[in-house]
Amino acid sequence: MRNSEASKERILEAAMAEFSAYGIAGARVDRIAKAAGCNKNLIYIYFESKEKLFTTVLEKNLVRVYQELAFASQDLASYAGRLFDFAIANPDLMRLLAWSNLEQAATSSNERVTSRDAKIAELQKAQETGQIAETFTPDFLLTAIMTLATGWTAANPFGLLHDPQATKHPAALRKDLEKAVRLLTAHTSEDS
Amino acid sequence: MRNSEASKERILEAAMAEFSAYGIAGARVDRIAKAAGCNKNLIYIYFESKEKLFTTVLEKNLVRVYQELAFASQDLASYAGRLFDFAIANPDLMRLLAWSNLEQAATSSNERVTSRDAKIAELQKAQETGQIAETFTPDFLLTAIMTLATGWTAANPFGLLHDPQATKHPAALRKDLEKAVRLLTAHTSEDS
DNA sequence: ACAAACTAACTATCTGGTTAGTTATAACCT
DNA sequence: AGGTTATAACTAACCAGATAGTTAGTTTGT
Repeated sequence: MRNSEASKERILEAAMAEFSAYGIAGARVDRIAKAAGCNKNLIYIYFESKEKLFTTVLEKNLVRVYQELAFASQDLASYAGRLFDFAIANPDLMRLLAWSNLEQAATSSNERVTSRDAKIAELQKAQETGQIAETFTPDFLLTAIMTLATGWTAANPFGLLHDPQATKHPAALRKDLEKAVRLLTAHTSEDS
Repeated sequence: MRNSEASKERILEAAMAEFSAYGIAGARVDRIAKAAGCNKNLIYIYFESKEKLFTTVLEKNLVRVYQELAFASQDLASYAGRLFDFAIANPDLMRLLAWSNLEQAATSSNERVTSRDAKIAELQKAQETGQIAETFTPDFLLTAIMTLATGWTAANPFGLLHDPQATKHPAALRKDLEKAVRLLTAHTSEDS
């Protein structure tokens, strides 16, 4: 047989590039087919519609995040650092996330909500056991850490607000990021 | 005359709503015309093209940010708080910014770059005079503050990562945000 | 009468999705 | 081994609706 799995894979790769560059509305199925070196109809046979192809690409790549990045409430600085590295290493995925957020407002997959709830619970526990300070609510902490760690990607609403060269030498940024997270989670003299 | 200025205004308002909802590629000129209650051709007479209409809408609304939000390197916590309030009060503009960032990668207006450079310079000076700590580079501080302050808007790449109800009672978030900025800029015991 | 403000109808092109058909491969039969 | 067949993999050509942008003309105030 003329390998169908390989074809699917090529389509998914081409779709990733296309969607990350143009979003759902801006993506062109013809362009994806051409880049994948296959007939457009194959896309519809394998993935049903443009929108479903998008969510397939997103889910597939999002799995990697959950697998590669274990949340660690006892060492949030390291988690933030790893998330930062991942974001810098995968700008396409960050763009995909941003597109999804803007274009698929309604769709908030159960998986993501569950994952969020678990993180919040972990943070709460870490605060109760004194591993991290109670300076901030778990809710604030989570969003703060996530946005800080991904603030240097294309997903930043202010775009290239940051020095475009900054991400070429990410080591310094990462150090500062970890320092910042440590500050936000450290016990202070005012603590009871 | 049948007021042309008012028509332009109505078009700009309708365009704001349309672009913020669907982005450039997803926006429909017909829909904008209908919402503005005018003929589609008027849009092309007044604004030349869909893309130019978008940038016009963006620039017009961005001016408000620069006018209403004076950067204050000597009180960054307050600046962050005001930026947060503004972002919460103007979700459409935040979305517009996000779209612009994704869809117009190349276009980075001089105004924005200049404004950034000015802020960096101010931060540097504030550090030299000891107004804020030198714990972080001005570059890191600026991006950190901007992303933190806008992390609870639709512009967040992780979408409704945060509790959807959180932004309904923003006062608590704002307090935490200001506290966080104070932590990041405060002199610590380790300082020389 | 004149020009600015506005409109209805049109067009060329694009685009997601479909149809109808072809080619390669493996299993089966003799 | 050679021929037959079923089917999975793939393709070229097509279509209907949508869409940015245009044209040619009408209304309205002065």
